[in-house]
Amino acid sequence: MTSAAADRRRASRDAKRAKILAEAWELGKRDGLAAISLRDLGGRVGLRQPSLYVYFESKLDLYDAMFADGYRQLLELVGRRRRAQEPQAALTAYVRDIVRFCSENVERHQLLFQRTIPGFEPSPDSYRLAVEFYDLARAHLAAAGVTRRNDLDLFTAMVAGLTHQQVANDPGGRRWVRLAGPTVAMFLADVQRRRQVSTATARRVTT
Amino acid sequence: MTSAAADRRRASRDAKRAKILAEAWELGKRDGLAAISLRDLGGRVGLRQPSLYVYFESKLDLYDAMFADGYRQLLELVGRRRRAQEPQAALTAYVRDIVRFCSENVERHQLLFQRTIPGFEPSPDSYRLAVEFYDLARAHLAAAGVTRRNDLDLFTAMVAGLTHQQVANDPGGRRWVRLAGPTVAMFLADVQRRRQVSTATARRVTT
DNA sequence: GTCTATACATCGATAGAC
DNA sequence: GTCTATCGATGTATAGAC
Repeated sequence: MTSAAADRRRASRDAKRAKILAEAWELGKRDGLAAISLRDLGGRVGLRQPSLYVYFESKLDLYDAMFADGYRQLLELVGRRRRAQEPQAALTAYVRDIVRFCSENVERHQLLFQRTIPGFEPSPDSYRLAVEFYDLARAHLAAAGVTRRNDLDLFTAMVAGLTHQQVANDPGGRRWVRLAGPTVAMFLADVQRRRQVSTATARRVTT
Repeated sequence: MTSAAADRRRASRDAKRAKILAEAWELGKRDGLAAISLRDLGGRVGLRQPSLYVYFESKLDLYDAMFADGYRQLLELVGRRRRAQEPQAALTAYVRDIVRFCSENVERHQLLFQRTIPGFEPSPDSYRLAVEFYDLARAHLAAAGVTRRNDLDLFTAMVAGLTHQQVANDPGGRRWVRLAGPTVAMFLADVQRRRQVSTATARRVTT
């Protein structure tokens, strides 16, 4: 039932949607995400403001599409890595990629990781991409032997903190990007140390 | 020249300002900070919208007053601690206080630590309070023997990360609050370990 | 200090013509 | 799909009565 004409129509529509999203990110970087104006946005893609409603149901729907778009870019970035690395190196690269991505795309960071647009909540479809992203972290950690919930929580907090400080105090720079390696090393050493302590205790008990 | 009448007038004015600020926080918690409407706010304090301009020069000026108000509350909270503690315990209490404060006051967290209100920038006077707050962290760290910039950066990132995750994933809860102790312990152990390594190296070199 | 009234600009959103 | 026209809500600001 999908004729060639329908395919063309959909492709054209998707291309226009992509163009609108790209311009929306530009506007968000320039004026702040919450300050995006649909009239501005329309003007940038050669449309009047009401015509945008052909491509997005509402402004919140636009934010939702941007949310999904941002996570797709992030997943593409961290998924590009070779997998045949040792766990600590892979984990470090993962963290560095994220912090760098957020440093270079503060507007993406705001939408993806801060929840500051009044009324915006990602749709289930978009949220699935966010979950996929967190699952990647869990996989990296499992490969490094880290599986306890408190350790996962501590790790995600450290990644969130590095990105937050980078974005807030040195946007576009590398001041906290450079701390990815030392941070991961500190974290894995701590997990290791605690494992040895509990093993030693168990040994003492069973001996 | 400050007559008793002038004192009364100023006191009344300050009280009204405080009331407006309190209601503004309420509105921010309910609708999001950026969605505060001056007409709503006026209604909550028994005033029409234009009358608010008697107390604040503009909406951004209101945000600025909220920014200062939030930091004063935070400084009051972390300053309430007894000082005669050992450094690690003091540092842990400091971190726990901050994460808990943000967990219970997500709108304060948004204004104080995320910079997401388009066009808002704290005035020099208000910013001074933020600096005072960071200086407190520096003092706690110095007492624990931590003074290198990278270590300060790592520490602030961890505090920011714990608060961020707490606010984003368990607002009002304690899931990341409970990690304050283990986090500080991990951090100080890491600093200590690195100090020993460099000391050992220096000894090797000089021997 | 507080009010009413009003102006102006901006915004998201909708109706309906083409 | 794209447009014009329009709506209601918003923030900003001012004038002027009480």
